[in-house]
Amino acid sequence: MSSAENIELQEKDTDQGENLLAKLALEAELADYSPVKGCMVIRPYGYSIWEQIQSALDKMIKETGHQNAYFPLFIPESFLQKEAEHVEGFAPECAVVTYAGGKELEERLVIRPTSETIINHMFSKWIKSYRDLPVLINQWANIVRWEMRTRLFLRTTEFLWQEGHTAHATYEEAIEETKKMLQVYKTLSEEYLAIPVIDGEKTERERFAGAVKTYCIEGLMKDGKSLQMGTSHYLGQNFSKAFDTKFQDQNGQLQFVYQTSWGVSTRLIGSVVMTHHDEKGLKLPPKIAPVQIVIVPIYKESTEKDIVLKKCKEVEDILSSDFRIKTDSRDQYSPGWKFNHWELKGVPIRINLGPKDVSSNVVEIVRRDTGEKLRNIPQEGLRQYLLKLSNEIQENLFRQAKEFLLKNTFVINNEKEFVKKIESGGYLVCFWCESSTCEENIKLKTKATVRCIPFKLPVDQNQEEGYCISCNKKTNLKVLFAKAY
RNA sequence: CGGGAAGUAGCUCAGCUUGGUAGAGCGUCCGUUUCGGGUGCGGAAGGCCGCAGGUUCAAAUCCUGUCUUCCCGACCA
Repeated sequence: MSSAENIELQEKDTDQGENLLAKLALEAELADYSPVKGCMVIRPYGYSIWEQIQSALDKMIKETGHQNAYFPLFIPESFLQKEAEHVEGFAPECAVVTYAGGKELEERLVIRPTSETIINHMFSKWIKSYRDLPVLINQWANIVRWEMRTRLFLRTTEFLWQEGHTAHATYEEAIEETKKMLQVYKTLSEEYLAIPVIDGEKTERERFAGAVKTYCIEGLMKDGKSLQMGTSHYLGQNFSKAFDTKFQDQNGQLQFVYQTSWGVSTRLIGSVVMTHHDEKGLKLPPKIAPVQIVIVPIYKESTEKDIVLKKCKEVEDILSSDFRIKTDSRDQYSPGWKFNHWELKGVPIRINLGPKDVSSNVVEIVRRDTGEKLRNIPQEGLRQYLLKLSNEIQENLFRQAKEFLLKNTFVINNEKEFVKKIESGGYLVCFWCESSTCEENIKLKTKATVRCIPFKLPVDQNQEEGYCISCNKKTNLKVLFAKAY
């Protein structure tokens, strides 16, 4: 990290929103490009964010009764072809291994673009009776989708994710599971990532290939585009029929299981960057920040240095059981340089500690979210003070993002207004007649698509009935349009 | 996958039109000075000019291919 780079970032920031995610991710050392198209290396700082997200979500997944397992990377090509819509949806973006062990393979192996097929294959072996149900499984894995156009974190060729796969005896139970896990994702996003989301159902056009229903959470990024942050699919019996995943019910009848699948990916890291940043760099929510507090020692001569560093160590020791904390005692950088460095990296709280503070038993605290300097904070009770402050920062980031979401959500009643408004981004609440043709027409004109049919509208729109934004047909369906990633 | 732009020192870029010993600023290293918002000064190191071919006495420079990145489009979640 150099000053030249950083100044560069700030200059380009103003006029080049489009490129911001890549710039921030590279500058803050979250990731780097690999030699292979569309692939990225997740660097330690970025991976640590992923680990924070993982550990929070993994806990929630287990609390809702699921167990982790691991299924193989390679899937026999024939498996993909068993479910008609699934093949059609995924075939073009599959990477296939045709040659291994020095010869052409008898059966080609697909590198998983998702694991429904292989998991169903195994479920068929394991599920015999209603007593075996439900099966509630999750796996943390990498997957590969050969995308034409890639983008750091948001759409990479290979990415890390979690995919839950469950099998149930009834429709009701499977639907409940689908919705429950979507709710888990909403909680993860809002309480940990500090990103408000709209939860709802996908239209037919946007649905997962092979699903009966797809539910999603959508977040509004700072550039006004919507990002799908998680999906939860009700698969019905599509896969169980294709893979013959059957169980014997209480009455001795053979039935196909009802299934769900749900996932979030390293895309979430992208969503955090695209939601929480300013001209200085990232603003990481404390709950997922790899470093929550950084201490910057300030000193002149070596006698001062000893005293100050000793105090830093003392403060760090007091706080280390409650915070991920780090003292930046590197001698080759000035305090000013370190201030900028850690701001770029998005560390939520910084403690400046110099000789003046040592002598009067105080510290200076700087909030990353507001930039506010809190001077002369007594060392006594610092732990409590920072716990409170940390929560406040977490909440404030969410509040700001929520305000942004609401400020950029508009109720729109006619197409002319729609076309004009969508230019500047944001969500448009509109009536829609549910025809794919109208959805397509809007997309051709504006690039915007139906992000979801929200469970609950983010803004008030009390009109029960209205007219389709595209064809003017009378309808009572209200949806959320936006340009999306 | 189609159209456009780019790839030269760790970073940002100049040099290419008109072929002839590889450049700058920042960073890095050494010394010194400084340290509460990217210190100042002096010195030094650092480059298969993305990769592979071709043309030429000679290629960063011209030609062909290829890889990667960015933008626009198509595709996709």
